[in-house]
Amino acid sequence: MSSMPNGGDSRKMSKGRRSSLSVEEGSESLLMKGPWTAAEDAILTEYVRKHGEGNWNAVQKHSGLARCGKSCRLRWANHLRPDLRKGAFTPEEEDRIIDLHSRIGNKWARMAAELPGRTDNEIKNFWNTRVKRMQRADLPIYPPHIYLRALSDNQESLDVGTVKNESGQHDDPSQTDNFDIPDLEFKNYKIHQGLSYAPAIFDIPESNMFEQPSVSSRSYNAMSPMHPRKRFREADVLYDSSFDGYISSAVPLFDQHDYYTSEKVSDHPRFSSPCDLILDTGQFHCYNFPGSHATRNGNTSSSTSITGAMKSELPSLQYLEDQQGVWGMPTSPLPSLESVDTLIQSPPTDPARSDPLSPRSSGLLDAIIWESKNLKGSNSNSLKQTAGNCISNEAIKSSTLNPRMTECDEQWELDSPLDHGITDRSVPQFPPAYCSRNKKMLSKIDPTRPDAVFEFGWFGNSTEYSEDQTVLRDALDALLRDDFRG
DNA sequence: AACGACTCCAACCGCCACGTA
DNA sequence: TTACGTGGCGGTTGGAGTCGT
Repeated sequence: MSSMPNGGDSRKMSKGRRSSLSVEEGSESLLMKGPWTAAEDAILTEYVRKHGEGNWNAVQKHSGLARCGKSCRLRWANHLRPDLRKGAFTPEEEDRIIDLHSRIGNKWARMAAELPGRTDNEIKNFWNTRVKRMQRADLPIYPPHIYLRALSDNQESLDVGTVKNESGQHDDPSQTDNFDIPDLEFKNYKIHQGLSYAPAIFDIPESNMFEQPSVSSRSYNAMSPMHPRKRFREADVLYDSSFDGYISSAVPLFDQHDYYTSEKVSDHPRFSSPCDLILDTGQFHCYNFPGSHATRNGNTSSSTSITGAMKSELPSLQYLEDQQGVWGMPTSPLPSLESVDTLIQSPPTDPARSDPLSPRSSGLLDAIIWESKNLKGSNSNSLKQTAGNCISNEAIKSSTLNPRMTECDEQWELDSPLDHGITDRSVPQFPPAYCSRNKKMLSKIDPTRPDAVFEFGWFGNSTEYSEDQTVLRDALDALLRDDFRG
């Protein structure tokens, strides 16, 4: 494993978490805590051999092992299971983890199911280590081809989603169990696919929405070492098994494995600051982390504000409760934290803006409209038209998205200096109400996610989306080509 | 050699979903 | 319907090893 060039494996075999065992009062007897001993392992192994997995609380009773059921299960699952693969992750496994994380986020168990012999804990540790390392190096968490893929996926989802919507049928009626999508919502979805947040909507994989189990369930059946009783939480749907296909095609001349090691990345003279590559385009704010001084003064040494963002580590296709509607619809364009700070420091005076965070008052529309204006520098008339269209549409109203533009917001928009021209478009601006209502949410979103650019809602309104996305795609492609072929 | 920063990862914790009485 | 037990999951902690100064 690139993150453990040497020494790591030999070390982990002998040490425990605690230097000494602790004892805790249990309900019936003393329960041990801390590292497991070989004797305990033997007892547990023998117990499972005789009785099988499950009923972990009975282990203590029947075997005399002074461990709680949870601890037994964990020990078995992470260390004693015979089908475990020990040792470092292979480059292929690392690729897989990165790809999976870009798609499903911190679903470690799900990832483990895709990586036979690997445990969620291993994967989690690998990822956390990787994130730390990349943060420290001021590098993006995901390699460029992941961003490109996210871009590509969004475009494909948009196209496919349109076709599917028009058909209005699920491929397989039996697959609607988990995602029973009402026709009404379906229509709303179609109606608004052309709005500025369409990319974010389509960020939800169509396979997730319409043919969710068809691929993933087969995949799990075939590959998953997961215990039969192991269940996935709802909406934890792995929607795409196309990993093998895209990775080699997105950035064909880029050594993806090399990228994953910070050492090698650091050695790459032209990839030392991915942020810089894109920052100047005004389209893609930055790979950099919020709060990093790099975005402010070019000093890449600090990333003191990363923690909050990275803790969220939201999956690209899963959204905070307060930013999603009934479909898990992402409703949150993401401004840079700097811009949020700016706005927070100038809180709106309208009491209505102090609404608590709510899916029904996300203020997304405000942001979308504002953002659209910001991006295109369009005049206020077109914006007001967009706002009017959105607000008047019953479909929007009927969805939980239901963005509300307060009178104050509208006024603010009309009065906004942006109406008089924007000179610094590297810092997205958002309406006060949006920022006020979504302060918490904004602080949680992880802009380092490859498709955060879509959650941002970088693209303008319906007619602008395709054009802007093409521009961004071309720009990214050109930049990457220059950088990694050059 | 001493020290601190960093890395790795086993284990714990709290929350949640599900099954069942 | 409710309460409870169980197991699964993701986040976090902190000990031990490694590395650099």
